[in-house]
Amino acid sequence: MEKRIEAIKKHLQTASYKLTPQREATVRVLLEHEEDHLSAEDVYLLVKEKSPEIGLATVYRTLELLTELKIVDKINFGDGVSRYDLRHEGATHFHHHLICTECGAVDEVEEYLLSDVEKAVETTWKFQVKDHRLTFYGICHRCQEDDGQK
Amino acid sequence: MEKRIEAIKKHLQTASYKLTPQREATVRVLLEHEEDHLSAEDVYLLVKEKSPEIGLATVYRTLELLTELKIVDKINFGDGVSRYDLRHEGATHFHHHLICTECGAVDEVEEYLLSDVEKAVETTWKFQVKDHRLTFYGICHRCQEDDGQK
DNA sequence: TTTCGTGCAAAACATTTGCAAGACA
DNA sequence: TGTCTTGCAAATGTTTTGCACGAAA
Repeated sequence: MEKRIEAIKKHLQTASYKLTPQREATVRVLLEHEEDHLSAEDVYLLVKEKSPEIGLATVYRTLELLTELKIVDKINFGDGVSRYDLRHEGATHFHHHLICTECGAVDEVEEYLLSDVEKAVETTWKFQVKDHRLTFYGICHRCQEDDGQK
Repeated sequence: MEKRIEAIKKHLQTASYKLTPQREATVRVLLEHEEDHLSAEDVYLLVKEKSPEIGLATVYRTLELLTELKIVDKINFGDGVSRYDLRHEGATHFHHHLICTECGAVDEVEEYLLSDVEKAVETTWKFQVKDHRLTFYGICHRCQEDDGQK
């Protein structure tokens, strides 16, 4: 964890930003909740537990900054809120999500699945792909098991 | 076009809703701008041109209704606005988007590209896929040509 | 000193809701 | 009549901004 904080600190400094205590607290919350797809409000409340003096606006500004630097990805699942996901280390592409329409669970899929599709897009539409987002909607394995028991 | 209006009318009636003049005006705007990914506000302004007495709330309510009935898809490109896309006739899956990060153009890709990926998700994660959304970010063929000329 | 970052409150936006009035079976 | 549907205005909820103060180089 400290290692990743260090890496992010360097990343910020390279872009001439400082890793202030508020920013560090925000990053720590993101690291501690990597799987959780937190909203800005969520992050704010969690940061407040350890640094009660922080303001919501600062959290927003920090998340915006981290998004700009591609340290986090800002995502949107269709409820009215933006969520923030730490980029997995070294990942060049955004990871994928499996959203269960029964229980609302959001699982992550890190595997790179789209190379063939990307090639098709590049040749057929002459579109030079830099990044992508892929989300599947359906029923997760847990709900399938639950349904079976009914 | 009248045919599609008729089909939508039947679809509404099956679910015991009426195709009121306001709803029809809204649907017509969506049909006339199928490629455009309009926001609620955009739709409102366009409907107003022909039916000035309509209210913004009605447009929102109509779009919500159409989304519920899967006549349109509510999508989100990360700016703070929801956009609404008519489902292509008979399409079982949402179509894909190519977003150009230079000029902001959003092109649509109707082809079904993901069957292999879907199979992988279903077997590996035991996730029963119902629908998906796929968006590519990159540089469109127009901007690539422009860049070449510089 | 000068720049950058912060907290707070106010503002800006998109979207939703309450409600009284209208349309229509 | 009774049920939907509408327009308006007000309310809501998220995100952004203005500004004066504080911290750090």
